Amino acid sequence: MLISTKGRYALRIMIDLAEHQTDEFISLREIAQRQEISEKYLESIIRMLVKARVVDSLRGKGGGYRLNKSPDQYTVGSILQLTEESLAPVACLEKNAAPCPRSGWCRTFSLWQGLDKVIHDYLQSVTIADLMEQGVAGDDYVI
Amino acid sequence: MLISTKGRYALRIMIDLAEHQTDEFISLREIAQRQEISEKYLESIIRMLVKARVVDSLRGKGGGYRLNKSPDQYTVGSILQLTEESLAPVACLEKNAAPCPRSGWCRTFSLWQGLDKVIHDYLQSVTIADLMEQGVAGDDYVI
DNA sequence: TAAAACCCTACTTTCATACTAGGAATAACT
DNA sequence: AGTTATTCCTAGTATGAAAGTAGGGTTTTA
Repeated sequence: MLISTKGRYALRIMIDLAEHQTDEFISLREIAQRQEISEKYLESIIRMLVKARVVDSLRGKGGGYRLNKSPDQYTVGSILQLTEESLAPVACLEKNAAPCPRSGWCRTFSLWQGLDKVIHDYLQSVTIADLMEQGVAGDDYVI
Repeated sequence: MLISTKGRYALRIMIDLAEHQTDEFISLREIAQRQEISEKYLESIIRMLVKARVVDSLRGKGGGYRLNKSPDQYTVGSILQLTEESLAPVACLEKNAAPCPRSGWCRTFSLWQGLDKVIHDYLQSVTIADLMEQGVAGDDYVI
């Protein structure tokens, strides 16, 4: 499985924030209830989003989260990179991959590089704003 | 990780068979030694290839395996499909996936469908013959 | 008779995933 | 100042899949 629940939930958080955007901050409890996901689990996920400054947060009463850019400024790929350990399709393409002794005569390395590229390019081509328009009744599910 | 060792090893078997093709059958021991992979593990993998009739096998002395089509007739995708449990990037796209209660209003379903498609299209666009030309010294790793 | 594919069961080790639990710090409101 | 609602932080648990390893036995063919 290339995309874990963390990544998928992170996207749902972003979409939820985008769809319920006002001047106010939105509490995690609210998001968790709407999305029907454990608040505690979401907490660990949204923290990554805060840390990377893709959402703003405010502590204390009346606190919560909110986007700091418009939804079309966030690509899906940029969000998934924050939560996924790695989006690499094979181990040898991971960030801290041990140098493969077979590189140099490996017949499949460029295959995986190419696969990695089409995946990244696709994920970078879709924004949160694109996702907001999806999934309503009668929709044809075409991007 | 989208692609497991099973899938990667299956490709290496196919490439090995393609590169050492004669009229004779090639024994598993030979492949395992060249590829430096456990014979026992390869056995379980190549059995899937035989079962799907992408390679021919012959038992007994002088037996082994050999391709039954030319290398450009095998796409990478067709091989990986045999060994990978699933190439779906998310659980809801797997073959026997439980029907998702969120489908219908899910904002991300078409995203995953699109991702699935670019992955499959890419893997179907590369053949074993393409891989044979890769990875030699001085190569630029460009497909 | 030897070498090979074929078939089966069971076990281990390691790792990531998917959470859960409990508390500390902070900010608004009364 | 106190209460409450919230984020922030650290730690732990449970499960399952991946990646093999081990060791047999059966069948086929030169």
